[in-house]
Amino acid sequence: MIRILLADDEHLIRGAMAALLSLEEDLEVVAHAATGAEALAMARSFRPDVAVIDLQMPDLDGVSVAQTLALELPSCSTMIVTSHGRPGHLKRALAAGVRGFLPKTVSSDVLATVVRTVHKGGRYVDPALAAEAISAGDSPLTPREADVLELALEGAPVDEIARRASLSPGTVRNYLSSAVGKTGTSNRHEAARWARAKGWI
Amino acid sequence: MIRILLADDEHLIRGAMAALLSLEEDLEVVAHAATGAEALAMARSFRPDVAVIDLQMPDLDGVSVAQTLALELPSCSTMIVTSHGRPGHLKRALAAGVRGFLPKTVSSDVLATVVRTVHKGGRYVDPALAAEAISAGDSPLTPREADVLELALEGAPVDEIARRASLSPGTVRNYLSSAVGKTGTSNRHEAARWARAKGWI
DNA sequence: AGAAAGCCATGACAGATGTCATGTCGGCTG
DNA sequence: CAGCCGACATGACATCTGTCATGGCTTTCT
Repeated sequence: MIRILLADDEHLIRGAMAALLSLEEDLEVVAHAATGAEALAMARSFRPDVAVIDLQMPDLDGVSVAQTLALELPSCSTMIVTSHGRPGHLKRALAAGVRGFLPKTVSSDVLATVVRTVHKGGRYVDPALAAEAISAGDSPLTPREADVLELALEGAPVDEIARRASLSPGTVRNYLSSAVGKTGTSNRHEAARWARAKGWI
Repeated sequence: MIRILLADDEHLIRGAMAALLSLEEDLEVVAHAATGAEALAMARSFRPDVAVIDLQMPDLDGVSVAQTLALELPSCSTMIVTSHGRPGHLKRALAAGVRGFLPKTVSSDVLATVVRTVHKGGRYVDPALAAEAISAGDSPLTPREADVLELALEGAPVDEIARRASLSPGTVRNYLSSAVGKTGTSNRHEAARWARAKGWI
């Protein structure tokens, strides 16, 4: 019997996935969590065999949870399930020791299969996502450029970005300009949207 | 036996919700759809009692589907399930004849209950969402302002917005300016984000 | 040690943007 | 009918942005 921890902030989805997994003879959902912190707490007390974690959650994101889990509970294999599969996320997830990475668009029996695969020590990454990640390559952005772009994402004016990043406005404009150049976009907002689509910020 | 049509672009979620609903004695999922168009086609051939539809789908959104369904298949009650419950969406949905509106954060047994409620001719709107919708009030944006803001959402420069909206650049700037004023934000990008958060564009 | 690359900053300039005053036109309403 | 409002437009102005040149400072690799 494979013991599973389910973490997803959407209660309905979590319940539905639990129902789905429970239909399988050899799978058992032993713990639920609605946030990253809760997932960690649950994992510590229930010590599941496999953790199925949603990428986007209110507090910690799935990758951070996976990272901690890999250190604290090496016996537990982690897999990520997400609605928005971006190349950058996949890379970060694999670097964090995640064994499975699935978009929520996969058919429902794949989930059970992958749970078994990662439990046996295998890995599984959605082929479409893997292809995307490979073709997307690495982020061309320097860390600072990424920081600044992230702040620009909310539409803040340069001065505010400068304050929040503790930089001078001129420097911020330089970073934005260089990010715009690297992304081949025509203004910072497009650049920011582009970077988010790739999962780089 | 209540016959249900399930529409959600995320295969996994759809399967999971189907598993969940099938646990109930009196519910039966008779059709699946991954897109809005598919949902309509399925509804026409299977004539379900209740349609459970995700708000965001690749082609038509849930509200459009509900609208068509209400005209073509009055015997079928429609309910919307969504990850991002914005006040504006709720209003549009109710105007389209939707009988139930739930965020995916509700607990899983609520879903079955609401399916039964709308099937009996009742209505159910998530209380938290309803409160938000009431407090948010109506959109202060004129139709044109909303159009222009929608185009601004992608970070396009004024000239492009003007071309796409068949307006003069000056007029576009006026609309954006007035939208910024109405929303109490400090630039068009914040205004656009704000309008989207409210579900007004 | 020297080169390369990232990080931070300044200043200048053109072009884009936000704001305001002002005006036309058509539809709705009292 | 007169008045109001929304849609559309123009021109002018101040400010914000994007770009470029330039320079200093630190870290890393060779």
